[in-house]
Amino acid sequence: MTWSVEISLVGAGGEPVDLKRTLMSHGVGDLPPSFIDEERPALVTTLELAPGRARTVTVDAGTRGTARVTTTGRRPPAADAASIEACISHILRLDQDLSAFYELAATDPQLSWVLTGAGRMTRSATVFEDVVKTICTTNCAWSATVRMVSALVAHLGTAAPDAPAEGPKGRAFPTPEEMGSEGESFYRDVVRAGYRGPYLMSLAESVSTGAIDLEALGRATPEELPDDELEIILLGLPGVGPYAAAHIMMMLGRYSRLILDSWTRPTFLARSGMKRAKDSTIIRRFKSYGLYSGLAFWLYLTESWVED
DNA sequence: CGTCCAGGTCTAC
DNA sequence: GGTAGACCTGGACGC
Repeated sequence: MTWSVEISLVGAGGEPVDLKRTLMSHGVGDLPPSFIDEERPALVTTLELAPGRARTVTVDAGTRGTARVTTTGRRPPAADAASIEACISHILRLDQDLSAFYELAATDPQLSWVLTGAGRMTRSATVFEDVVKTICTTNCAWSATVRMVSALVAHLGTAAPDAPAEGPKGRAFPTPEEMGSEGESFYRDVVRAGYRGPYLMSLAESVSTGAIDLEALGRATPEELPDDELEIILLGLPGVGPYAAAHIMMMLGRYSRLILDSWTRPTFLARSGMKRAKDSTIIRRFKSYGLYSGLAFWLYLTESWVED
């Protein structure tokens, strides 16, 4: 028994949305509790709709330019169905208007390809989840990131009715309260987060007690909270430096910063054919994109992730 | 087996 | 304000 709903794949400015490009917009979209099937393409994720009540949903291509959201098992109550639809729209970032960015990209031969619907970066259900995941990408191989996030979800996440007994599948991302109630040994011995353990603990505690309101950062408009001020707040979070702040800002739809790290720097050189380039040189190349500089940079690097 | 380092950050100069 | 060194982990290397 399944229930499904179709969501129109149109951006807030009426621009097209390429579902495959969106699902494969960046690697963090494929960390538990989300799983990407590139071939189909499809996204499977588990959402906590209310405290203690989770549901696993699949998102794939629907009819006539829509995304189909499907969940198996008992038909969700109306409130849950609405919540599922809202969560997926949020994750796919359908509320964002990218038309201004597309106008800029249209004049750039190396980026004009994005106009068919690329550039929508998926985000997690909450800002907290994006921050935790980003901290787990710092100073380690991708395999370690997967291991740490998987452990958090597997051990703390609320299970959907169809969840396997073990592992990260079928479980929602843990809440700040769930993560905040764990101690040092959990982060050291179970998550094996190393020196990141205290960062994650401290972050979860601050968010669960209300000392920090990360979700408000996600809601704030650029007028209310300019990128410069947002960056300062993010840099104040434990374990968040320049790379992590830029990454989190991309997840928040703030594209003024370039993600400069050990993957993007060499990838830029390979793509541009340059032998070497200082960060300032790379920043200058994308300066004309203004508040969309970071998005332009990211798309320049990831064009080959999806074959047309 | 030791060294290096991966989608860096923090602290101490 | 800029820069060295330390830092958990674990997989990839060189010896």
